[in-house]
Amino acid sequence: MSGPRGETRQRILEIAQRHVMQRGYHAFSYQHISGELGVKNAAVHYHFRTKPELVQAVLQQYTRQFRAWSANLDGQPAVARVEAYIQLSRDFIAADRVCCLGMMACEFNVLPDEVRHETERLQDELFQWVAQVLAEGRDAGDLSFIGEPLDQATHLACSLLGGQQLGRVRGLPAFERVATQVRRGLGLPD
Amino acid sequence: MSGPRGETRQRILEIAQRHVMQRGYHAFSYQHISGELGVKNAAVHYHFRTKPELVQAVLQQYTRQFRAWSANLDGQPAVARVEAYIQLSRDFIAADRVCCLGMMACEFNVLPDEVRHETERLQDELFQWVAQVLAEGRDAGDLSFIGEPLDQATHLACSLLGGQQLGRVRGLPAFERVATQVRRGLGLPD
DNA sequence: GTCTATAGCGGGATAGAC
DNA sequence: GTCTATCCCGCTATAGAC
Repeated sequence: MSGPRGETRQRILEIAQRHVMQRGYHAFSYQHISGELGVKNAAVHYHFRTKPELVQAVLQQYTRQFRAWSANLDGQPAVARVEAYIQLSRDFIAADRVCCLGMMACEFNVLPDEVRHETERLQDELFQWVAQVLAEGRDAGDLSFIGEPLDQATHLACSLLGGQQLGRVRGLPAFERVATQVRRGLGLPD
Repeated sequence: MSGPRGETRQRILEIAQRHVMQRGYHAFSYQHISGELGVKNAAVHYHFRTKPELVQAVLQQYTRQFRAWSANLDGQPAVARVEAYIQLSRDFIAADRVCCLGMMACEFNVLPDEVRHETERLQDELFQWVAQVLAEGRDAGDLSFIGEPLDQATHLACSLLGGQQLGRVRGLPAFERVATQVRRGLGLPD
């Protein structure tokens, strides 16, 4: 049953992350995880003593994934990076998920402190990245928009965040309305 | 202890609505309500037999409030109605709330059917209203934006929805970035 | 319409054997 | 590292007295 060192821990993190994105903090349980993993409750608690600790680790992993994802886009033109960012939301909707940031932001009032702090860090990092991309795109003449890059980045990120949630209620076509307007707002061709 | 007929029922609805907006479906309980109301658990169940039923009633009430709110703006110019709509998000953030639609959209996957259907209706009604306002504003020459009114309305609503949630994490100033960009996107002066 | 009392479940978490 | 067994809590919901 046991593979390489730390493998179970890793599988727990992956399952937990999916549940955080699909169900949110309060609507998933250790039972969900242990059930899928084919182990007992206590085994999960062995790897992550408490739920706040587990979700904190999920968010840290998510932040690392985001870094890897964005690093993969380094060197690509701003337009391509923006398109990739929009595509990410599409992928989440298709997988019945909401990005961790959106889910945690919504539940922010009822989250444990560790999780709140991790959420703040994630948000700052994500928004900085978007602002950076927008600034580069404008400097290169590939993107055009009104206002400061950070303002526009905040707007863009919130639109997609809201669009993902809308997409849960009314499906991908509803999200595409948002995506189209977002792209137009950056001077991208239809 | 008992006032006019239906008063307790009404107070339950108000408390429940606040908790839905502040905590979401899964993070509030009948105890929260009965505690604040100064009654016992069972008294709340007398008025609303099940939780899905209660939250469905909350959303129906919320939809009625929205209708009254928008009816109050009838006859006003589109610009004023847009500003009022933006102000609504500000008020929610200040009150530590997220609009019911945003909260339910986020939890959509883990909501009972009645609540899901009520959420869909609310969303359609809200978006139709925004689209109507934008169309009128453009026809009157007071608003300018790219694309169809419904597309732009969807974008606008999602931006504010996401902005509210961002506002929970990073406060009102962060939301104002979104509000500013939204207004610019409609051709409104800073 | 509200109470007491309680059923019954699922949740997070721990102790101690293996 | 996983198991069994268990604790204790909070939750939704109901029965029946007042």
